[in-house]
Amino acid sequence: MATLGELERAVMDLLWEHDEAITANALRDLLSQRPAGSGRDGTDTKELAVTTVLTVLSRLEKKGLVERERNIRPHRYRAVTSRADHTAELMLEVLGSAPDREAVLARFIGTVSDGEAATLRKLLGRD
Amino acid sequence: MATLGELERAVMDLLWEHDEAITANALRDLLSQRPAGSGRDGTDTKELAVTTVLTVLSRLEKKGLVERERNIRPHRYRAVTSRADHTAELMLEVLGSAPDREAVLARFIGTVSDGEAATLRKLLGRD
DNA sequence: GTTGTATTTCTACAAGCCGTAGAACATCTG
DNA sequence: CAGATGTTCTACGGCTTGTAGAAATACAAC
Repeated sequence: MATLGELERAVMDLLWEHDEAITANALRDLLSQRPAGSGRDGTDTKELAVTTVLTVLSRLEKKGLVERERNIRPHRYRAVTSRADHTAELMLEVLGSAPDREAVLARFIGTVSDGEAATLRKLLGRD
Repeated sequence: MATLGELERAVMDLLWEHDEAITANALRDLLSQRPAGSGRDGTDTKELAVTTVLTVLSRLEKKGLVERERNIRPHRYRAVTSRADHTAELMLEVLGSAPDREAVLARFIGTVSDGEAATLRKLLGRD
């Protein structure tokens, strides 16, 4: 229940960037304005069908990542949680109930940048 | 390139528990001795075919998670990295190149247990 | 070296997920 | 009510995973 497809992720990214709930049409437009593939040049506008976007949104809704306003006519969609929350949740899910959580955390910490390590220290408080 | 299936994960778990490289047959036996489904009772021994285990091992090898000794006849398989390393890597992958890494870390830290927070402080050094 | 047996690789298929979208249905606006 | 606009149903192709039989390969003993 964790991994998203490429398009699903693209949609979530857009929703996360938008505070206000937006329509499927608006999303389709935004999607067409971004480099879909990993290609270098940015002229790569795919122009998806609106139904495609709607399908993806429905699936994301079923997954609990998106909710929509059904009262107004062109439904408006928004992300349920912030990206930071979502990502943190995913990380916890990965860390999971491993019997060696501390070992994992050790490896993890060892890879974080210095600046971030400092941030972490601050967040943890010096006890 | 990150998520494993249920059987794949079961195999990896066994390999991670074993320091020594083991054969597909041994793995099949070990697999049959564990509660496959989430069912309550433990009498749930599925008894897989060896070819099934071999297929899974090949796929895991292709994914770079497993390597095998080909010189001896019943090939022996072992995990390439420790579970802790693997998990930490996954966590980093999830954290990824988010533009809000620090925010994510903040949420993450907020959810870790007190004991683990202490461990983290220790790991980070009190600078 | 020929035969038999253990092992590995090939090939295959069903189920599920994701990208993609047309067809059909529903809902406003006049 | 008719037309336009928006939403849901249905569908399909591709890819991954669980599952395993068939075919090829390697080794042991004669």
